[in-house]
Amino acid sequence: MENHLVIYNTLTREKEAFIPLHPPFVGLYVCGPTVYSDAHLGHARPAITFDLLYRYLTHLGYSVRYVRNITDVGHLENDADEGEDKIEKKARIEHLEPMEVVQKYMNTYHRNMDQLNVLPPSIEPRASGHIIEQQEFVKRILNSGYAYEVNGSVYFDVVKYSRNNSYGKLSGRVLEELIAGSRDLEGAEEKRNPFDFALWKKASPDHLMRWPSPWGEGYPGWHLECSTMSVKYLGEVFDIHGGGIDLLFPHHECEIAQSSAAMGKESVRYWMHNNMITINGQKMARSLGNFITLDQLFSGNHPALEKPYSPMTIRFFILQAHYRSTVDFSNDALRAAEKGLQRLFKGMDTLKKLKPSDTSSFDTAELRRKCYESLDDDLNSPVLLSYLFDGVKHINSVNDGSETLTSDDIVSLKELYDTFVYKILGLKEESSAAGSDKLTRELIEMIISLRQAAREKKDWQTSDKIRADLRKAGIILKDTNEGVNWEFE
RNA sequence: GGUCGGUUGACCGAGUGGCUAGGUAGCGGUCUGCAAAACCGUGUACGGCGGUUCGAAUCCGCCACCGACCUCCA
Repeated sequence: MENHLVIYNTLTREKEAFIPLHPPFVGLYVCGPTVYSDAHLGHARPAITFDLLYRYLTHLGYSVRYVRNITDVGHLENDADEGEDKIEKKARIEHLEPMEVVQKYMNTYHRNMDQLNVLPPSIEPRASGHIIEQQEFVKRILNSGYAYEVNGSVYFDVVKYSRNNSYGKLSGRVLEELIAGSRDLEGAEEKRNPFDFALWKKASPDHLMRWPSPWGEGYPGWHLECSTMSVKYLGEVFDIHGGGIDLLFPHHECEIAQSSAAMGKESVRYWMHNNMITINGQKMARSLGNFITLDQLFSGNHPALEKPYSPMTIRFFILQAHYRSTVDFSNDALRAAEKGLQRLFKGMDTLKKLKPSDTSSFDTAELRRKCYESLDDDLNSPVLLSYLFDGVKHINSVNDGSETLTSDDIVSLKELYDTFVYKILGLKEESSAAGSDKLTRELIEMIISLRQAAREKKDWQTSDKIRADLRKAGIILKDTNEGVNWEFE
């Protein structure tokens, strides 16, 4: 199987030709969410970025096994390996079982991803479901001599590891500098070094999530789940590991260390990192308190939002920027995305109605070539969209009679847009009337038909009053050649 | 403080050593009973100062500003 895909590998800091280890199979692992609160705009970025990759690789003919985990244990609140488990903390606040918290926010995440038309992964493993495997992984690291046990906890020995390995190779850190720049951590005396990290943590008496282990009752360290589950489902060496750039250090650095220590080799061949979404130039994050949840975005129910934005608007907005760039949130940008997406869909609508000619005045094969070229270049979706918009301009010109297309080219163009817009970019048309109930729709249709009767009698006064009154009720009418369109404001 | 990245027209956002994306908004037009929508046309912008070059916004140096990571975060 052949491809011309080039992807930017964070490990080498270069664009590299993508050559799968075992074609036609591709193994893809992406860090999923820690499910302790509602999914926000930031979660949409990696989900959509790697959904695009998953869809494109599949389109190219690969059988992709896409693994995206759910972190439901072991992700701590505070200082390195100190502080409360995020999920346990939330459980205490909401008076729920930790697994109720997990279930609740996992459900929300799944619903939001579905709204964004993000395909579900092939496997969605949970950390709590792989405790045994994680313990086995810890044993392997202990056997290799790169971990030590203290008081029922097991830590990874970063200093020892870095003697024979390059800790920091992914993130560009130098251990000596990290140590020099670090402060002493209170309560972390168990560690030989502040940069050692927990593989297994002893559970304090009041800790809720706990499992028996050779080292006593405890729970796994956060970094461990990804190393363990990726290897379990994708093999000791696999093709692509993705995630947010904020996970580069320490999370992914620790993953490399764990896998190298346990298996004597690295698991990941291509590391890919999506950049952040910013709001007013600053990262959007739960911890900064400036985040907007996806439900808020879809409903418009947030002080920073001037209106609701549909899931496809969000998806388009994210795809309009390259995944390695930051993208700044604003109402203006969202509104522009909303309009742009409409233009794209209108163009595809027009395409369906084009009248064929004997000749074509522009080269559809060239457009197709450019579309592939853009995605092959490290998933450059903004450039792909620019070509698709160029195509829309041609389509509209054909519709106006200033350009022509043969029937073969029209068929080919339809196929091209279906493939790239629906299948690869994962965009779909949303009807603004879809959210309304049947009764409302029927009542509006009835009012419109009364207005049409008035219009036929050229009773513009009645006609305009109906239009104006509906406008006040938040319903917008548009008279077109094909009849009346309506939508909610 | 260390490491890395960025600074593009009104806004968002690509990209390239010379052929100077795309979207949105604005302006002009077409269409329409009016309105809206739609469509067409229209904008030589790349932080500052030097340097390399026939030519730089694109390469190099310095400066300024912004951000990310260095503690949890997608």
